[in-house]
Amino acid sequence: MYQAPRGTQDILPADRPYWRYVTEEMHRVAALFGLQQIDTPIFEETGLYVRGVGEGTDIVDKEMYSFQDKGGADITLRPEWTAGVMRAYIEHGMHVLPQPVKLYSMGPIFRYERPQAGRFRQHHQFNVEMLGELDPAVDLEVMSVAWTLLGRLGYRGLNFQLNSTGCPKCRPAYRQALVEYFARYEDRLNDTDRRRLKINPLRLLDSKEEAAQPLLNDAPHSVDYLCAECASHLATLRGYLDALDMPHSINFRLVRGLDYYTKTVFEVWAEGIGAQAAVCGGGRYDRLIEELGGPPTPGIGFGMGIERVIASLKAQGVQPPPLPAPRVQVSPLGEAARAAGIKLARDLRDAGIGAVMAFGGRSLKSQLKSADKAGVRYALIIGESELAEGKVLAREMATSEQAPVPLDEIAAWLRGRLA
RNA sequence: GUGGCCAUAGCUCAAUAGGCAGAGCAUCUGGUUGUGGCCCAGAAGGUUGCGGGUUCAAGCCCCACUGGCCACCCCA
Repeated sequence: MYQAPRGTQDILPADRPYWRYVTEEMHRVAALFGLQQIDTPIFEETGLYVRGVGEGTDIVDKEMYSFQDKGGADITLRPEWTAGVMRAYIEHGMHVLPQPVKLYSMGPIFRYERPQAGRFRQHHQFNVEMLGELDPAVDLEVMSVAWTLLGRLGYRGLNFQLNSTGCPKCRPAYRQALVEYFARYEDRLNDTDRRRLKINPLRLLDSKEEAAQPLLNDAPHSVDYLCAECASHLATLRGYLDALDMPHSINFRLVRGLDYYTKTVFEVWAEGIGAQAAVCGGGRYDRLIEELGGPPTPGIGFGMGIERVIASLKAQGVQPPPLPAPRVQVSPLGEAARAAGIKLARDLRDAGIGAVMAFGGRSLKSQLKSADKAGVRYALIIGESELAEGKVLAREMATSEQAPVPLDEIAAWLRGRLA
């Protein structure tokens, strides 16, 4: 038996109402903020991600689906949206557009990881980027997209985890302070954390190692080491958040795993998806476009995991609206009636009325059962006598009332009643 | 990549101490002519995830693989 590859899943019709509900709201909210949709290829040159996401990150070092195509090109399945969108910004000269350029995307992301609740090898992300403007009001705008969206979907108790990772000017001093602090307690760290201390000391902050916990509270906070520009950027952003009553907690342990972040970083956490609680994460990346060969251009964005959003909505008991269903079932009795029924179904669809056929020459009883299960409002019965009179018997399922209606009037008759 | 738990019908789960693989739901059919929901009856549905091993005998014990869940790593 074949099974879906590890960490992938089929999105079945039963789950579709959630997907439709969530993705339609994403399009709607994007429109409210003047975001324009962009799609980039599902694979890119491997080098783009190595350069954009950064060597030494987990994504690049061990999570990319990379291969050589038949022409020998090094290709990687999209492990995140940002690098590809930046590539498109540069390639299409979007710096000549009015800034900031506000973009959103939706689609699958691939990472070779060990699956667990809320984490898959293929998942889908809603992604937002605002490029070309350093104003903290843009940070607020980006966070507001996530805020508005989650609020409209029915989330309760939303709260941002917020931090600033500084910039190339102030980060070295902070990094140095961290190293000095933890070096004093090196004998109390285990091997994993000792390795972090050498390679990426910021990582120590979200260590879950037992031994490190007592040390973390007194560790230096990045916000205390920010340069004047970064400090004022954060203060201004917080002022905006307060003014809009958007709750946020400074989480000095929030450090993101992608190299390109500067200044603002944030996450939104939600319940009901296990240990992988981040439903949305993002931040500012003011060096990235330049790093990828474009003009110096600031940017900020976030990714939101659609599977996690849905899992969390389910946990909160949010019910999506039902999908549009067919309104009538055509139920022919006998071979002659069947030909008329097929034609009737076609005419109804041409008139914009959703119609399903009862197949297989089943008994009327069986056909009404299936009409009941399909949830149609009317069963349109065509038997010998109806056929002879050029009529159809329209049975309203909910009331069991039925009336003969001339075939050439049925579309109009239904349209009046289904409105 | 590391560790723990797990895998029986489409779904949720049973199966004594190793001794003939079952139920509910869902599906299909019927309960007298062309009338659904409730009820009743019946049918269909399984190489017990896959492959080996132990045994007279394996769903049950052992090994490997695949997949799932949980935690780590990390992230959405």
